[in-house]
Amino acid sequence: MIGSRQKELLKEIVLEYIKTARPVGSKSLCKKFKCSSATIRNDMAELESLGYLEKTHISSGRIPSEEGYRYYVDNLMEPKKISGEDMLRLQTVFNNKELELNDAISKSLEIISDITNYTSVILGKESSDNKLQKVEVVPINERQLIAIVITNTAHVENKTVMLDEAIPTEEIAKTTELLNKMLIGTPIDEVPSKLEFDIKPIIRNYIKNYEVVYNAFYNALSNFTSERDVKFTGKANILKQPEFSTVDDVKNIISKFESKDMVSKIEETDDEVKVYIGRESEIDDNVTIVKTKYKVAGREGTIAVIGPKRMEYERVINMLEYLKEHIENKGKEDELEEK
Amino acid sequence: MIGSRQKELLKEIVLEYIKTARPVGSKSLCKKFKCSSATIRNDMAELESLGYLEKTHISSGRIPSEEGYRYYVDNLMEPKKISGEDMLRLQTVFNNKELELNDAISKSLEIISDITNYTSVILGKESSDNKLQKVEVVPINERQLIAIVITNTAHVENKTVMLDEAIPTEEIAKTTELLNKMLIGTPIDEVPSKLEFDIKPIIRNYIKNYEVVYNAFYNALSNFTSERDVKFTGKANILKQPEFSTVDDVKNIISKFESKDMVSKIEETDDEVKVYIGRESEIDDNVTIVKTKYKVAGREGTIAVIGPKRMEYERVINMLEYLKEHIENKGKEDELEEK
DNA sequence: TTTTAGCACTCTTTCTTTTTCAGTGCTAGT
DNA sequence: ACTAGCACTGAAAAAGAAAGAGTGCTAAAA
Repeated sequence: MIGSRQKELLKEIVLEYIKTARPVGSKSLCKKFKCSSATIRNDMAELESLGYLEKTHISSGRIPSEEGYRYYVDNLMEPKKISGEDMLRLQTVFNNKELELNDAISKSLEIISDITNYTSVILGKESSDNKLQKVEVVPINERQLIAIVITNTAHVENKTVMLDEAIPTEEIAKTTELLNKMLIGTPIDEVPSKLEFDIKPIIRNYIKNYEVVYNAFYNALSNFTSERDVKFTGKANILKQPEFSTVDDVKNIISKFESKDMVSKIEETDDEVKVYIGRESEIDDNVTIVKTKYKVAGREGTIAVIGPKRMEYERVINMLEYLKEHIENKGKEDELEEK
Repeated sequence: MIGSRQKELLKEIVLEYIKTARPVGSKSLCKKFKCSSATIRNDMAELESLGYLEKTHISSGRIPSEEGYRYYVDNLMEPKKISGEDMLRLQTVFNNKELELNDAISKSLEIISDITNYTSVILGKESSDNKLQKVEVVPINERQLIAIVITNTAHVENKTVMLDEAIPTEEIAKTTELLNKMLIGTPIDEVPSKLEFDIKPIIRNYIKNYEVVYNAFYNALSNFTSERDVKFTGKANILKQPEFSTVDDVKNIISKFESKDMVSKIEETDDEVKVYIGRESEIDDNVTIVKTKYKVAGREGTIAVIGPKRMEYERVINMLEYLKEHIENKGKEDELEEK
């Protein structure tokens, strides 16, 4: 197993490598551990055989392996407390009462990108348990309507409804009334099934061409949960990290960032701040993503920071934790204020 | 002035350099011009002194200067006709009647990015001469309303209206009615002045606390013209170009692409397809941007392609021209169909 | 049993040097 | 007006040399 000096050593190496981005040699750790470089070397060899350290070539110093970072994050990191300076910068955002929640999150992530030189992401959407508050239907012409859905959280979405054939205005009005009567208070992710099982049978009874109407509204009302805001800040930041120093590395990471399935790799369902190192990230072996889910009245999503594996883990985790907490607090405050 | 063989020579050099990305030497042009390399060299020297060619070092072959490309684009390019193959690929999009106009444009630009390996951009917004068709106001609670504006082009925008103090429902209803009566048919960029000069005086008469109501609605209704869609496709593509072969070049161009004022450099107000080479682009000395404005019923914007100066000018220009034409046609078709 | 000193060895990095080569400008001759 | 010939230039690639950081291992010391 791993001894206590070895733990300390691993931690020191991770920290040093995070700071300098150069392999750590045995000599440089002598004073710290009050022993000779040979002793350190022995322990290093041990840590390497356990899979926590790696060499870049046969006679180089050591760098942490993926498992090394993992072990550091899981077992060696200091108790969590955000630094005063970082807190101060983030506070400027939350002290500004003018800012809407969404803008506050964006701004916070800009700050985080800015001070860490990593890339940050917010991925937000309406909560799927939001309730439908009202459906408005506005005719544009005989074959085209606009359906507007409003949720209890004052969120509005609209969709153009195309009718396969002209439908009399009264029938549209009747249907709209029915939709409102039956759907108000329904969580938006339950709307489709309610349409199918509760509304369809009724419409069938009193509208001639009920299929045209039903299909049009079904299409319009069932894709509402899918809208997603995505905002990246500081995509170019990661290039400042010394691990991306060759053209190929840079091109590679940029392509990954631009690729279509990037967004799908970001969503987090866990409430805790989670760390995915290297291949765990599924984005690229050379990056770490730290992320957490947030949820406030009406909105939910993921906030994340992407940086090199050699990331200031503690700092980033603390900032995200702080941010998550303040987002959720601000959400509550805003709600109170509305009352 | 520039002689006719020299024109031919300049053209050949531009074309060759576009193809290979390597400085063009005098020997390689001998067969083409049926003369010795020395003759070519003399002409090259001439073209260089006129500012159309450059050397990368004292004994290198020639590459076109910015003025060289300019001269090529303005005077030497072949008559414009899109290639059959490119046309075919773009047609697949416009033949698909299911696609909405916006999606069709996006898809087209994806195709262009894909086949050219350049970056393409669409920057769209609602036309500012769209007319307001309806205002809906939905109360959320005593102090909060949602204002929904619908234009004659079936575009919907909404904004939350915060009231500084509670206002009776009837007054809101009255105001809404008034807004609809007075504003329907007004171009959206004239809404603010109509509010100020026509509506304000009336409201004042019959609502006690008219300033609260007026201000809230003024805020809600006057920022509607500013919304802009921006979509980049293939941002990473430009990295495939050999001019971006050093880390610094790559980092530099990426930063420019990510920077805040990038979007502002893209908008084009001219109806023609325009070419901005190098510094003309204002984006980066090493890129060319080809762009044009489009306008269809209800929507307008810019489509653009960004690539290296060493760009396949003819091809890109032709594709954009073709695209612009088809966007505008499709716009008309869609309109007819609605009738 | 753990730690340390010492040493040979390995590999990267950096710097110089050399060679090759594509291409030029210029002169003089056709 | 064109071309052949040649000296010259600078980039790029290859090869070599020297420096340095760091290792593993052995044998001795604690």
